[in-house]
Amino acid sequence: VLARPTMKDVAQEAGVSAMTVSRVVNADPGVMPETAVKVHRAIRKLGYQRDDLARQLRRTGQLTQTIALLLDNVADPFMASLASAAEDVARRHGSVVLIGSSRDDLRREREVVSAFTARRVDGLILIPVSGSHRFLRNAMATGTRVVCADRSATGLDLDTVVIDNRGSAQEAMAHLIAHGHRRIAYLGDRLDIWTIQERYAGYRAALHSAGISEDPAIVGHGLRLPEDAAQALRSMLASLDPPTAVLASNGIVGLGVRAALPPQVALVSLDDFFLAAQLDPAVTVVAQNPAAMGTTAAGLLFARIHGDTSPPRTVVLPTQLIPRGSGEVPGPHLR
Amino acid sequence: VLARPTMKDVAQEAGVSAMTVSRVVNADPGVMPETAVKVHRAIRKLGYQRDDLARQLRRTGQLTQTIALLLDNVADPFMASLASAAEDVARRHGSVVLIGSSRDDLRREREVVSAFTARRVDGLILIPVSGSHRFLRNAMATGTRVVCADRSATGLDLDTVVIDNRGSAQEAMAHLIAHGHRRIAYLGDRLDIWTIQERYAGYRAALHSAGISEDPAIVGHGLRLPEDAAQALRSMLASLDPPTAVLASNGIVGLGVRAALPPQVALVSLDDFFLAAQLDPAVTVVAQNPAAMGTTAAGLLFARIHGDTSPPRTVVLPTQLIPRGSGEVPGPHLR
DNA sequence: TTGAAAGCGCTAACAC
DNA sequence: GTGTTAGCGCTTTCAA
Repeated sequence: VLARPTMKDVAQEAGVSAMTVSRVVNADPGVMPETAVKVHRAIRKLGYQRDDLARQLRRTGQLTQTIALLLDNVADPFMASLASAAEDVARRHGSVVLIGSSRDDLRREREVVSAFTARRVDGLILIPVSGSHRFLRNAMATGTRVVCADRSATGLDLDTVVIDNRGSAQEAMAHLIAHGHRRIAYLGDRLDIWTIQERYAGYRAALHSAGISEDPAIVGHGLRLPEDAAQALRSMLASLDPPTAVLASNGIVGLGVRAALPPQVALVSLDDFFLAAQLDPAVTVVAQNPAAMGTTAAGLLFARIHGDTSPPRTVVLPTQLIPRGSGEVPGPHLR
Repeated sequence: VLARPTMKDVAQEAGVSAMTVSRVVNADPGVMPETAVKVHRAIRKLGYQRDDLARQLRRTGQLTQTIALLLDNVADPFMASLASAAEDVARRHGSVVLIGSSRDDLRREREVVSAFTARRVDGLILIPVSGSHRFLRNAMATGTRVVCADRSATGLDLDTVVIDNRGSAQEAMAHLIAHGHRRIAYLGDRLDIWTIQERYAGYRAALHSAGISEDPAIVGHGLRLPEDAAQALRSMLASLDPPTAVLASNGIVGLGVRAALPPQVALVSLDDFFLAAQLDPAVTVVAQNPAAMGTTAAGLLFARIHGDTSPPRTVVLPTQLIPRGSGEVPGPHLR
């Protein structure tokens, strides 16, 4: 393994100064064509490539052309779509992307953010885990822009891109109620996740505005796996007063519920998931658009990076109820 | 936005030299506890964070603790799992991960690789697109380690982690033949993708060794979407001599084939996909393990980074045939 | 135990 | 057009 050639090496090889090499490498005007040719020849001969680390160090106050993306979990298809869309935007802005997973752990999130800011990233797109994000203030004070996606961060007023989680739950509930259901179960993921809190709040609000009283017997929280959700549904169905419809807080839960779903029970799942349309019964969902979320978040971030100093905004992206069958099973109160 | 405080600022605030601050920041031994306390106080007061760019510049020949991951497409669930596993390994080695998508475009791949090596990444995990990868030689000569995953690169002898694509196709074919099929269609993705070439070769080899002659009428290539695959199957089924079984080159094709699959026709799909087990009929697949591939590739990479100079290896990961119903439909030749 | 000087590879600012 | 000088923020080396 040889040492990386430097501008000095190229300069010597080409018989010019390092400054001239710099000009050629950066395509600055005002270099004689013949000189440029000599330099290019030397560059090719030595296999020279500019060291962007050194460049970024010298050009203080300028951008490093690097943004960071801190997701819950890179392997999650929703997050992966978001990341892919954000990467496309970054590429269009000539930036590369550092990626990391917080795995829903605030300490890990903090550590990874720290590793990113130590490298002077221009900006950060964050799917914040629950807990205070005050620790971002230092980074932001010295110029790192931060945009939250999917969830909002507590303890800090930040640009945020979300969907109307509460409203989408209410829309799903209105759909079930319109199809004649009044005894509607809620099955959901961990309630410490912000989006889940909002969705559960939407469930309750919908019950309230329909004059239906809440029954804890048909509410289940903390379901992390499809099997958990299936089991929770089965025990509710075995009770004396079983639900006639189910609202699932997200795709994982919806999937589990579907596996244990009798044909006469209706289901609407929040979040779309791969193949939901191909299952039998096909699952009615309130879908969101992860790619749009990534594009929007990255757009906001680069606007900030390029000098936008307006007050922090929250962008709420639309969702779409997609009737596919499972949500249209008629209930006992269908008029 | 304030300027980022430097070691000098901290030194002045604490009344010591920059060198002492450096020692404290890096937890070097041989600093008086009281001095360290003073420095820590100043660090907290100013919100100082070490600039790793400057650090990496000074410590030439040392690692930048950054690796890069260049995938086909970050949004692809297979790639996302691989990336997530690789990121976990990187994290355990104290490294951060730069990520990029090549979108099956050699020029884009080259550009992104270049942006990565300009930042002096220690290593690169690459899902190579088709075409020559000679351009990596420069980077490798100056110390950037490269490991290929999923596909092998042409024009360069590199560490590679793959599955036995040809063998897995042969295993799938043997399964169909054992269930009494002899007229077996092949439906596949673009043949310029290395894994697809291998799988198709496995299809042909299996036919050959079973003494079955190939029929171009029941072979389809270039299917990129489930709908394409469904359409291709439909026209084959409408012919005078339709297939009794189908081998699908990958999950996307398998999914499309399944949607158009009559109950008496068998299907084995290469690659597992989300919910393949929940469909009706459930899809028999030859599954691979993307997380294992990511872990293995990252393991190889860090071994190289930490000085392994043995000749390049190719690691072949095992696959698993999972019978789920669609592949066990009996054919006309069942004894 | 602490500090001063030098330099990593590059570019801003100025001189020629 | 091209070169010289200085310095980005840090760490290596050596001296005190």
